[in-house]
Amino acid sequence: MPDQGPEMEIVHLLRAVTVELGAHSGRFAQRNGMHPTDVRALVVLMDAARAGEAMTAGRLGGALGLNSAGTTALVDRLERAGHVRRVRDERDRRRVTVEVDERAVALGWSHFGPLIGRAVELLRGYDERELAAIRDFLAGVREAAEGDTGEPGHNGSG
Amino acid sequence: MPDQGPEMEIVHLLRAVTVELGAHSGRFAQRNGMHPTDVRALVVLMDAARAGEAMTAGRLGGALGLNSAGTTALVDRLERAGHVRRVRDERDRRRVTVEVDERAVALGWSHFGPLIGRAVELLRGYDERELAAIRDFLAGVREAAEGDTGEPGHNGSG
DNA sequence: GGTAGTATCTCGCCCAGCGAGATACTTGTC
DNA sequence: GACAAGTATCTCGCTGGGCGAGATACTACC
Repeated sequence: MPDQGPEMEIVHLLRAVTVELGAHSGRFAQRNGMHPTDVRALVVLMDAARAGEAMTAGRLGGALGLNSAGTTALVDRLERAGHVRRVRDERDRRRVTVEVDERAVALGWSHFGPLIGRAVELLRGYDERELAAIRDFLAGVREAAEGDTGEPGHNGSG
Repeated sequence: MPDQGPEMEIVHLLRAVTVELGAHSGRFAQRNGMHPTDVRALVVLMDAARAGEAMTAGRLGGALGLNSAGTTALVDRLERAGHVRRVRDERDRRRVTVEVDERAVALGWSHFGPLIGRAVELLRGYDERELAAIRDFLAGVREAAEGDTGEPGHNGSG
C-alpha cells in the first residue's frame, strides 16, 4: 500500500497530531498522578462548564464510555484528589452533579494553555480562505469518523 | 474563559477530531476483542513495515511507553489473537522481531480504509494554497505538542 | 401509599501495566 | 575456550482501572 499522493502525507500528519496530542495530555496525567481517563473527564467537565451546562455523574460516564461502577470510581478519584466536588442536585436528589474545582481549571490551563495559545497564533497567520479550508477539512474528518462505524455493509440510512 | 475569536472554534474542532479518531479506533479495538493499546501497537508495527524497518519487541514497547513486562504481555496477546508473529532475530538471537500478520493488516484496512479514503477525498477538493495551510497548521500543532512539555518554568538551559 | 422507573453506589472479579529479578544471548578480553 | 560485562526478553507478584450484577435512594405516575 504505497503512498497515493500528497494527500496521504496530510493524513499521516493528522494521525501524528492525534498521537502527539494524546501524549501531551498523557504527560499532564502522569505529572499530576492521574489516569488518562481522569484527564478526559476533566476536559468533558470543563466543556460542559464553558457551555453553562451542569454535568451529572451519569452523563459524564456516558461521555467517556464508562459504566456506572467505573463512573463512581472515577468521580471518587477526582474528588479525592480535590479536582471536583460532588453536589447533590436539589431538584432531583437521585442526581449528583460534578463540579470542577477552580484549581483544577487553573492546572489544566497551565498545561494546555500554551499549546492552545500556539495553535491560535498559528491560525492568525492565515487568511479567510485558508482558515475555511482548515475548518472544513477538520469538520469533514470529524463527521467521517463519527459516521463511519467501520462496519462493512452496515449503513445508517433509514 | 470566553471564546477568543474564530480561531478557538478551530482549536475545539481539532480537539473534537482527536476525540472522535480515538473513539473510532476504540470501536475497532472493542469489535475485535482488543485493548486500545493493542491497536496502537498494530499501527506502530504497520508504520514500521511500511517504512521497511523490522520492529523488535523492545522498540515496540518503547514506542508505546510500556516497560518490558508490559511489552511481553502485549506481544503475547497479539500473538495469541493471531495478529502478529514472534520471529527470533537470527543475527542477534536475544532479539525478537514482531511481524504483523497479513490478516491483521487486511482487518485494519477494512476498518480505517474508508475513513482514510474519505479524508483523501476531502483533500482532493482543495487547491495548493489551501493544502499548504492545512499541512502547515497540522505540522505546527504537532511541533507545539511535542515541544511543549507543559512544565512552566522548566527550561532545558543550564 | 404502592409500584415502576431512574441515578448512583457497593461488591467481587478480571486483566493491563509496573517493578524487580531471572534467563538467554552477544561482545570483548585473556 | 572460559569468563565477565552488557543487553533483550521473559517470569513473578502486585496494583488499580473498569466491568457485571445487584443494592440503595430517590422521583413519577396511578
